[in-house]
Amino acid sequence: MNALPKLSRREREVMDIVHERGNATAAQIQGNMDDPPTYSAVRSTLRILVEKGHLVRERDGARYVYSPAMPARRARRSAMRHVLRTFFGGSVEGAVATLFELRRDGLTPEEHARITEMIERAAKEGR
Amino acid sequence: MNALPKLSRREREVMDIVHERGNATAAQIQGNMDDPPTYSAVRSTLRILVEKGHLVRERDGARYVYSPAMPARRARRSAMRHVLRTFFGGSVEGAVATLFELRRDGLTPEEHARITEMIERAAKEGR
DNA sequence: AACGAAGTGTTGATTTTTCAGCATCTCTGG
DNA sequence: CCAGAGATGCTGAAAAATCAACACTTCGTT
Repeated sequence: MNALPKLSRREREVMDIVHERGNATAAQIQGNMDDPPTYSAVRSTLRILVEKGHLVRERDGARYVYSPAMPARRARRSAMRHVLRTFFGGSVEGAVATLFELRRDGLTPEEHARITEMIERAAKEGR
Repeated sequence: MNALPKLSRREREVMDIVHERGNATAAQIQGNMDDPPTYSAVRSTLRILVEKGHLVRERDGARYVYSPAMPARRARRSAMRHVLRTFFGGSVEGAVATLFELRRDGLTPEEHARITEMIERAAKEGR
């Protein structure tokens, strides 16, 4: 069905920035890049990403604002599924453990409550 | 400190395969690639990855077995941190929610128990 | 020991990516 | 209105990645 072309290095970097921000202008993207090339080069990459169907753009006055072509929810799931497979052998438990490790300050009571509730629900559905 | 060169498309594909399997020979990697090039081309990519310091290789009889240069735990954390930032705005809660969604069969009672315990501990440490 | 299968080292051509320059267009303020 | 700051479209050169070919080595088998 949807077989979008794979991303090159710079293209992936740009996509990550746009995903993180939700949307971005060429200048903002350049500002967030690692060892950024010229403005012109950034726009060139952007144009290719639109051609390939990974980004959509919308005029905003004189300029364009770029956003992911794929809905955020779908992109999140896809990215998470990938790391789950690649780095955790599909183990949800292992993935959750690592998520907690990353938060070395621990969870706030509110987070704790909400996550606990999610777990309960997941457990119920699992039976 | 450690500034390894960024990965190209094929290089990333190979790294993902090696991470998923833990280690792999050139032939195994080729077997898991999408639209794989010749065996020769695969080995070429492998050589570059070793040069760049992303993979290490070890002789096993007549051939080499490749594994990630970075310890698995560190690689897992790094990968998870990246998706957490990029796709979840740093929200552990959001990430956990998506993990559960991916498991549409729900959790086994054992998983439920272990994850609940992790949550409790994380909450305690967070006070 | 010698043959074949499987693997390796190396090299260079092809393709893709990356990048910058320049002419043109668009908004904004005086 | 019109000047200039900020964007854009387009193009082609430079750099990197991708790939395959070929000669050589290693291992197991007979």
